[in-house]
Amino acid sequence: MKIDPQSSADLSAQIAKAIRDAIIGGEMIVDERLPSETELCDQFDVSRSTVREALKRLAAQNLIRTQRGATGGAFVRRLSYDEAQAQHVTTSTLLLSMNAVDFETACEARFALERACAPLSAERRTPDNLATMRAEIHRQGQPGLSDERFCDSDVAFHRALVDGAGNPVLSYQLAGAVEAMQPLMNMITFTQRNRDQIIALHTQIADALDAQDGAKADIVLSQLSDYTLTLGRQAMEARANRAKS
Amino acid sequence: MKIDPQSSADLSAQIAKAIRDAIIGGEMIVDERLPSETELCDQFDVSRSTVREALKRLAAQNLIRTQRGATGGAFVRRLSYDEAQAQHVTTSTLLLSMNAVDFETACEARFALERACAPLSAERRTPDNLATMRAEIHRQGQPGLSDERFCDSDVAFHRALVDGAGNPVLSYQLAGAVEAMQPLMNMITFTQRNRDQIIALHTQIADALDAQDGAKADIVLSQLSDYTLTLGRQAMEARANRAKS
DNA sequence: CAATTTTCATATGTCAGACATTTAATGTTT
DNA sequence: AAACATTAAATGTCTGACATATGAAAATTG
Repeated sequence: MKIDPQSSADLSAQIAKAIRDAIIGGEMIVDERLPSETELCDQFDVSRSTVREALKRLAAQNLIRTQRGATGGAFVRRLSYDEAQAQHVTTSTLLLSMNAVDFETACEARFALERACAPLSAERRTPDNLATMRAEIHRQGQPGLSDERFCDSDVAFHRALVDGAGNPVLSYQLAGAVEAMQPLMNMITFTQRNRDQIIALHTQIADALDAQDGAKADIVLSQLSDYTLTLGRQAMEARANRAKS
Repeated sequence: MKIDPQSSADLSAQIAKAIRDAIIGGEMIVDERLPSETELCDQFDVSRSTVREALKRLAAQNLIRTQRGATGGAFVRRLSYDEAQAQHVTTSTLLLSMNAVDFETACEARFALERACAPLSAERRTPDNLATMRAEIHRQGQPGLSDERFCDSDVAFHRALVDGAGNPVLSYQLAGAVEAMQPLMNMITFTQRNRDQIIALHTQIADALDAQDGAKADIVLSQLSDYTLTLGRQAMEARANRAKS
């Protein structure tokens, strides 16, 4: 691990990169201890502040964890599915909001991805997955549910659908994509009529998965996609009109 | 933005979280300047080192950029598709390697996602996308191509397929997933026979997209998925045998 | 001897102050 | 008006100090 003192980049960034590359490249294994801050100072010939800034960068990326005390130090951290997903959600959410991604693009991406796991889910969904879906459908029908809670439940429903595929990698990728859509979905006002329609489609999806009918699930998902798109367009129009006046 | 001095968490982590929440919550817009380090010291009542460690954490997440000099400071950064994707690739790659995800799971996830955009790509692919695919197919047939280069080209081919859907959000999500698979794919040794088979399937996919036949593309992708899975299994077996002896 | 308590060494966490460097705006000279 | 010099404000880096947490070894005690 070496750094280039000539480079214009910050020393702490260079050091972070050097250590990150070592971790990603497999030179350091999970739970292995990094040299202490003082040792890193000597190794890179910089001050402790600089080393610490580098370590904080790595900590921010969940690459290391630190422990105080006698046997403490910085340790290579095992990235869990949950953490990875949380990171993915944060990144995707920011990407969508900062780049003014329109509803249609995001919606299309979301349902395209979701349909990808419909056949797998039809094949492998557990009774647990189905129970979750039914429970969320029931929740969606409760009177007095706020739009935001309705969206939460919607996400939970789709989460169960995705988890049904029994592939943790797929779940991680898709859950990130679906959750990142939430801020956009939350701009929609769901009337009772809208909700009834969505609940009906959700029920059809659950039924199809129950019957292990992947093709049917795919068709209904496609209908749900179209319907969501319509609602989104209306919400955007309403928003545009309000902005004018 | 406030922090809790009673909390056991590091001050720099708390400060980073406070600022991060402000950015994600839309309280700060892109290119807005954060208070200077000295001002943040006063605001949170901590030393400059602590503030700097917090800022480095945010910089590591691509949430801010810093500029030196008179009109310098820390600015909220616009997250680009490329950066978001790079982050996604890093996270996914680490997740796969650190959790010993097996080839079959990763492969299944990859092709499931890829098939999701086949119909869209068949509909919208540009001549450019097709040209890229043909070029990569040609490259894959070159004699003396190393296994690693062959994988690179494979990724580039699939990247073109995904980009053909004309949905940047979809491209971002999928490219991350596909690229993260590369270390696993690189464990496979591609014989000439294997390559010929893959090239044939790639050609069929390109032809199908050219003809805007989404269903056909989907079928061939499914065959490619099966074939890749077989190759992966063989590679894993060979590896296991080597380990035994 | 065993259990408990104390001490201690070693880490990271935080602070304070100094100097270096970069950069744009301002002032000065030609 | 253009070129140059000055300056102020900001981040980047270094040094040294102290605070705090924590495990291990040493001392004490029943």
